Order: sequence, then structure tokens, then C-alpha cells
Amino acid sequence: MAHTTDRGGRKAGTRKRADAERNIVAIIAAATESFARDPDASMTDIAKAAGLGRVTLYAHFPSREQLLRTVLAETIAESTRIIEAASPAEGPPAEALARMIRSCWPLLSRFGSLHAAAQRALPADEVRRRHDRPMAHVERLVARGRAEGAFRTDLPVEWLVTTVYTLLHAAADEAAAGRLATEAVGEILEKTLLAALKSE
Amino acid sequence: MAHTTDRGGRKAGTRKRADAERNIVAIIAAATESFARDPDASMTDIAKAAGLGRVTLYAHFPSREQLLRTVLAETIAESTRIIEAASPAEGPPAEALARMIRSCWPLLSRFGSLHAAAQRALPADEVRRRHDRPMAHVERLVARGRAEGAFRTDLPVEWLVTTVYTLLHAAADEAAAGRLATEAVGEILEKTLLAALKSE
DNA sequence: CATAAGTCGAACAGGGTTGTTCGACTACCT
DNA sequence: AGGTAGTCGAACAACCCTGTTCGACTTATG
Repeated sequence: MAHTTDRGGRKAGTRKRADAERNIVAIIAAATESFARDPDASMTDIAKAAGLGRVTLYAHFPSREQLLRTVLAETIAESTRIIEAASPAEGPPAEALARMIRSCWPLLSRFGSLHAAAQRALPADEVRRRHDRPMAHVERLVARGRAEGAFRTDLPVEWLVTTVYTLLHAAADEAAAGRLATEAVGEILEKTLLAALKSE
Repeated sequence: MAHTTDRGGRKAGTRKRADAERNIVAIIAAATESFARDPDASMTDIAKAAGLGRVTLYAHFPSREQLLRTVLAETIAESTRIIEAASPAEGPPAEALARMIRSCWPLLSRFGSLHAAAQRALPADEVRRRHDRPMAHVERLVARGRAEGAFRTDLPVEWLVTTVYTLLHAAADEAAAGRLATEAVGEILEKTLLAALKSE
């Protein structure tokens, strides 16, 4: 149990069997999908979705809470990557915002109720804290837009950020429910948010 | 068991004891408050909040689901009353919308997560169906605004309604969480929504 | 190929929920 | 003042969930 040196150079036996590593990613994928569909998804649901036994989940994640934490972290990391790929710090603020909106909303749509799941099972401040990395990008963009005279200054920055965030989610939900045509969402969001944010 | 005529003119023994009627309103009040605070509020929670025994709840409501249904119906009825009191069909659309917003948001704030509770425990289409009475007022107002050239016509009406609805809720949540000053909410919502809806 | 690592199903304990039943008790109503 | 409608607490059954343990089985890996 404490060989410490096995050839591969691993310290404390952290290297798992290829088998197990494959299952871990399968579990995370299944959990992501399950939580996105049903915020109350149980370990049984997720195990079934992953095609594995429930016990196996507990072999890799000590608790449902921890699994959810992991899923949330990975998802937010991907969001951050996508936001940064839209280079929100470059070009005219309005155009940067439009770029961000269009690249972002499919993600929110795909991850559906995962956020609700997190808010239900994890402490509220933790959820908020984990979000503030990607959130900062939006906030920075809004602040820049205000400084450059493109966005309105008569409302609190945080409220404008909340507006962006909320409407992104709402549009994603509407699209998921089939009440909004997928192709139209980008344009609709862009028009709505630019109108809500632009100065004058 | 089938007296049918008892003097008071009641048909099938529907008249309850004054005692019981008092408790029924207490239960509904407690349930409303409990659901508004915690969408997962249990019958035990509600009974405790009402100062009654859990069994008594079941004496008046056959199930938690039915109780939630009742609470939802009463709440929506009150919303409808408040919306109508703002006479959304009169005056310039922008002003009518502003009136409606200002009279509406404290309600949404007060009822907090009741909507979430309903969405969790009741079939989605039922929740939606119950909302379409008050929703119709908003939709009518938006449509009128478009017809009179005050509101934009380049986006679907349903999306504009969703925008109003969503941002009202978001602002109410922010206020409840202390991230938005209560006195400021009305003005902030009015400015944001008018900017999002107005034509051009 | 042998062994250690991983999987799996069944079964368990512990907690929570919804509804129901019982008998004793209490408030109302006439 | 007495009969009845209503309340209440305790206890029950049924269900679902999380986490854990067991022993038997399968698979990777060296």
C-alpha cells in the first residue's frame, strides 16, 4: 500500500487503472447530462446514465455533493474558456458583448438546470464564489463599455451583469422548451441586451 | 351522513365549523410563507409555521400537492388583481408598463420561491396554464405598445413578455438577497425594461 | 499468467418524506 | 349542557434517497 516507487514515477499510488480513468470521465459526462436535465438527479440515475453500477460512483467520488462540485467546476472552466475565446477585452464594447453572447448561450442551454442543482445541494456562497471567475469577464466588459461611453451609466454595474446573465439563461430555457427557434436566439439576445445596456 | 338539509341551506354539509375555517386560512398563509422561503418546505414545516398539527393539514388538504396548488392559485389570483389595478389598458403603453412594473415587483419579491416550488412539484404545463391569465395582461399591453409604435416590433411578442417576467423576478431576487436597494428597484426595473422594449 | 485493481449486485442502516389510522381530547354550535 | 365536528400526538407503512459493506466476479497490467 506504500510502495511509493513503482516505475511510473507516481508518488502515492495516484495513477489509476486505465479502466478506472475511463469510467471517471464517463461518470462526469453522465452526471453533467443528468444534472442538466434534472437538478434532483440521484446517484442511481447518474449510474444508469453512465452504464455503471451505483457502487462504482462511490468508488471514485466520496459523495453526491463532491461529484456535483466536480461537475460544476469543469463546466465553469469550460464556460470561462469559451468566454475568453470571444476576447471580450478587444474591439468596441457593443461588438465584444455581441460576440460573447453568441458564443455563450448554447453552453447555458446545454447545461440547463445544472446551475439549479448546484444551488440546491451546495452552499449558496460557494456557488457564487465559483462563478466569479467567468462573471468577472462580463463585469469588466460592462465597465469598459461604460468608460468608453457605449453603455449606460445610470444603473449599477452589478445589475447590468445580472441582466445579461438572467436573459442569457431565459433565452436558453425558451430555446430548450421549443418556444424560441434555435437559429433566432443569437440575434434576439443581441438585440435585447444591446438595447438594455447601450447608453442614452 | 346524508342529512342534506340542516337549516343553513347547505347542500352536502360543506359549511365547516368556524374553528376549521380559521385554520384553513392559517394553513394557506403559513404554506404561502413557507414555500416562498423554501421551495422544498415539507408538510411538517408548514404545520409548524401554522401552529397546527400535521394531521390537521391533511384534514383540510388531501395532499401536499393539492395544498401547493391552492396556494399557487390564490397567489396568482392576487397577482392578477394587482396587475388589473394598474389598469394596463389605459394611457400611453410606456407609462402603463411602468405602472405595472412598480406595482408588481414587490409581490414577486414577497412570493419568492413559491414559483420554484410549483415548478418542482406540479406538472410543468399546469403551472404554465395557471399563469396565462395574468400573463395575458402583459402580452396585451406589449401588443398594444407595438401597435401604437411605442414598443419594438423586431422581436417576438412572447420573448418580450418573457423578458419582462424574467427581469421582474431577477430584480426581486436581488432585492431579497440584499444586493439591490429596495427603494431603487422600481426605477431600475423601469429603466431597464423600457430600454429593452421601446421601439427603434 | 498471476495478482492486484476495479466492478457489480444485493443487502444494510439511517434519515427524510408523504399519507393514514387510532384513540383521547377540546372547541364549537345549537 | 351535550352532541358533534374538529384537533392532536403517536405510531404506522411505504417509498426514496444517501452511503457503506460484503463477497464474487472481471479486467488491466506488469
